[in-house]
Amino acid sequence: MRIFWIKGYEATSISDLTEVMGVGTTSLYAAFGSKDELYAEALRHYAANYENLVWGRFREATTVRDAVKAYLYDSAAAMTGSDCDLPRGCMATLGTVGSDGHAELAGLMRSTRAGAFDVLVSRLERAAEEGELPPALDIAKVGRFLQTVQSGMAIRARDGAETAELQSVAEIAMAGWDGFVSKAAD
Amino acid sequence: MRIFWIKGYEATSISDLTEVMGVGTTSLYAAFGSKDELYAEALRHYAANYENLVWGRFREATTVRDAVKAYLYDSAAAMTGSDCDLPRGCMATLGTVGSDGHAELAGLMRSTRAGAFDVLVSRLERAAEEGELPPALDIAKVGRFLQTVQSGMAIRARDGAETAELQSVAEIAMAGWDGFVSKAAD
DNA sequence: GACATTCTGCATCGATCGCTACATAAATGG
DNA sequence: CCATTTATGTAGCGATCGATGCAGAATGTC
Repeated sequence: MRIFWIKGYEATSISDLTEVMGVGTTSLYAAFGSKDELYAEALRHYAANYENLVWGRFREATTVRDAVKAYLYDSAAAMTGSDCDLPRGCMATLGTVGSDGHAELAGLMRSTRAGAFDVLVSRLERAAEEGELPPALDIAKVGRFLQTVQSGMAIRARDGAETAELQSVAEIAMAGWDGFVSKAAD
Repeated sequence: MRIFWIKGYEATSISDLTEVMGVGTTSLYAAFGSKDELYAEALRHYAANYENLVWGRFREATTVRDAVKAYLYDSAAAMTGSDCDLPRGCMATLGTVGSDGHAELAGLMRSTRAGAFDVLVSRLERAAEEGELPPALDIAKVGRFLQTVQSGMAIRARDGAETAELQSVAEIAMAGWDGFVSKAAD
């Protein structure tokens, strides 16, 4: 999975995979069927295993602001491998799959990314219903903003950005949150 | 160039290029030497021709806030092809080149991205010197934040985001700018 | 018109791509 | 202990990759 994460779909060859997995091509194809399915499986494994790094504190947070802050700060940490020795960036965000003959894979990745947005939005909606956020606040806008900042973090992480830098980004993004929320409360 | 822009380096084959350029492989290699050099030329052409779409109003703006705002809003517009029928996203930001045997290309792209950051920072520094920004403001942090938001826009644009969505992102990012700047002014 | 030079279309190079047939090794069941 | 099934390593499939050699067309010069 890590090699897909690092090199991406197109740039990773079956030879790379068999070498790093320590199995022959026969076993690989018996287990997964095709390169596409293997990538899909790797993506699912990625989402299942590292989801908690980004969303753990988000879910446990009591206030929506703490949740959003945790989302941004923990994304900054996870993407720069400060938790453990993980590859840089986010596999779901950066893993660009040429949509030529791989429409199915491209759709899977798109829906994976969309899932993160949905999680954000449903938390924001809950906060709005509970009166924690002003009713006038445009939830979708805020959700897209957060998603966009996090996506940008992934690119910066791939370019070698350190945790501190991305956390500074999160800090300013939270200033944007505060400003936008308080403006909607007027 | 557009095909490199859309499909990326790895996913674009020489056949694709000759077909869309209407020339044979011989002419292509006589003119550019290799796929790497052709991509580098395409990237330079991209930077030279579309630089103005993003940085035009930025340069002409009188206040630093207007410049930053123009940078974000015009990026949002350019990346969603609202100016003309350009491909989605930013070629320099999204064009991921597998750094296996293409270290030179990867470096070129990295420095292209770094150039945008430098432009931002130098404008911010000028504003700080002229007293338009508080001396306590961490210029690099702000520059990284703006770069990160714009990079995130590129990913959202590739995923089909419309101009209005990205401009909403820019709006909240500007709230972040205002909040962070006014905090540093205390 | 004859010649030299540049350019281009076609065929093809070796390498590698994703993938599979086949033979052998390991495991399982009686 | 043998027969049958399952798993793996090897060799190689057709296709395509980036890149070239070569011969003929186009162009320029006198």
